Amino acid sequence: MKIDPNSKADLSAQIAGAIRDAIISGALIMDSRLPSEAELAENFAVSRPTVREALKRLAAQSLIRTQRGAFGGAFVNRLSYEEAYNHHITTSTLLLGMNGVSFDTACEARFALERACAVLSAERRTPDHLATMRVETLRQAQPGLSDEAFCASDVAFHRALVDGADNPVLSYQLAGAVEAMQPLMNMITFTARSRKEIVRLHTCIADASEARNSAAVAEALTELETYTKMLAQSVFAAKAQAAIADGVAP
Amino acid sequence: MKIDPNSKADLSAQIAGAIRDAIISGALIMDSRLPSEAELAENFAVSRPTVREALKRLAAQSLIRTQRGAFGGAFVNRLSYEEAYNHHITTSTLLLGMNGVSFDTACEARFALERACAVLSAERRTPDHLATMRVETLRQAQPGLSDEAFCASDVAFHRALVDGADNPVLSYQLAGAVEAMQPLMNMITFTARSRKEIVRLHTCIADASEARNSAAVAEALTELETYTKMLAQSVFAAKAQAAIADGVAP
DNA sequence: CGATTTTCATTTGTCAGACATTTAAATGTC
DNA sequence: GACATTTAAATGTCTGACAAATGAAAATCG
Repeated sequence: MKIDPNSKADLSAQIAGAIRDAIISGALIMDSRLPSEAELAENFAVSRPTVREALKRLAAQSLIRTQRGAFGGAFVNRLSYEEAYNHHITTSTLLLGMNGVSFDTACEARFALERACAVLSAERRTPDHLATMRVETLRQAQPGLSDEAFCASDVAFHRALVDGADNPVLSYQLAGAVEAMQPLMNMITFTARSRKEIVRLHTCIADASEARNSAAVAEALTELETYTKMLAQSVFAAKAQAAIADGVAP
Repeated sequence: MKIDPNSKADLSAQIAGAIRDAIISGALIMDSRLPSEAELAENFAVSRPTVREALKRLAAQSLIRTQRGAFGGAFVNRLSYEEAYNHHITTSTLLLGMNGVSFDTACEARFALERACAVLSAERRTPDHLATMRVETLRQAQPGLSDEAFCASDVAFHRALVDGADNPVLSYQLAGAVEAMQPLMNMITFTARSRKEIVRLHTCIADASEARNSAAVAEALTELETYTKMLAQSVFAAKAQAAIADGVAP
């Protein structure tokens, strides 16, 4: 594990890269302990703070975990699905938020991916997954529900659908697509009428899942996609109208 | 922006979390400059090295970029698709490598997601996308190609298919699924016969895309999935056989 | 002898202060 | 006005130190 003394990049970045490569390539086994900070500093011929900055970079990516005390140190971390979800969601949310991705584009991607799960989910979903979909659909029909709670329940519903495919890799990939849509979805105010239509479509999906009819699930998802896009468009149009009424710079 | 003095977590992790939340929530605008390290240290009542560790954590997630010199500092970074790809691929690769994900599970997820793009890609692909698919298919038919080059060309082919959907969010999501499969795919030795079959299916896909026949694209992808799984199974079986022949512990 | 407590070395977490390096703006010069 | 120089501000890096945690080994006690 060496670093290039001629590189212009920060030493801490170089060191982090060297260790990261060693982990990804498999040279460093899972749960194995890295040398102590003092040893690393000596090996790389840098000071301890520089090594620490490198280790923090790796910790931020959940590549290592650190433990204090004697026989503590930095250990190669087993990346859990949970951690991977969170990284994926954070990255996806930022990507959508910072790159002016249109609602339609994000929506289209999300439902396209979700339809990919429909076939597997209809086939493999357990009674538990179906029950969750039913419960969340009922919750969404409650009149007093806040917009945030409605959105959260919506996520839970679709999460159950995706998890029904019984493929953790698929669930992981979808988590980013579905959860990252949340901030965009939260911009929509759900009227009683639109909620009713969404509940109707969720019921369709649950019914189709119960009948293990994957084509019907996919069809209902497409309908939901169309409806969601339309809803967003009318909400944004109304906001634009209001902005004009208030003057362009309110 | 405050930190909890009672928390057990590292100060640098707390500070990184506080700034991260501010960025995600939108309180810190893109390209805006954070206070200098010295100011942050004073604000959070910690030392500069601690602040630096926090900033390195954020830099590792591409949330900020730093610039040296007068009027330099840490700036809220615009997360590019490129950076997001790389994070996603790294995370996905590690997740697959460290959690004993079976080849079949990863393969299933990958092709399910890819089929999700098939409809859009068949509809929207440009002549360029089609040309790339053709070129890569031809390359794969060359006899002298190494296994690595064959795999790389395979990725390029599927990348063109996915990009044909003309939805950057979809491309981003798929990048993780397709590229993360690379290490698993590299474990397979592609014989002349299996390459021929893959080239045949790729030709099918390109033909179907040329005819804008999305159903045929999806069907060919399913066939390719089945064939890939079978191929992997036979390769793994052969390796297991060889291991037994050499004695269990070689 | 066994169980418990104490000590202790090791390692990370944090701090303070210093110097080197980079960078762009401000200033001076022709 | 164009170009060279100075300068201030910021990050990058180093040194040295102490605090806190932690598990192992040693010491103590029943």
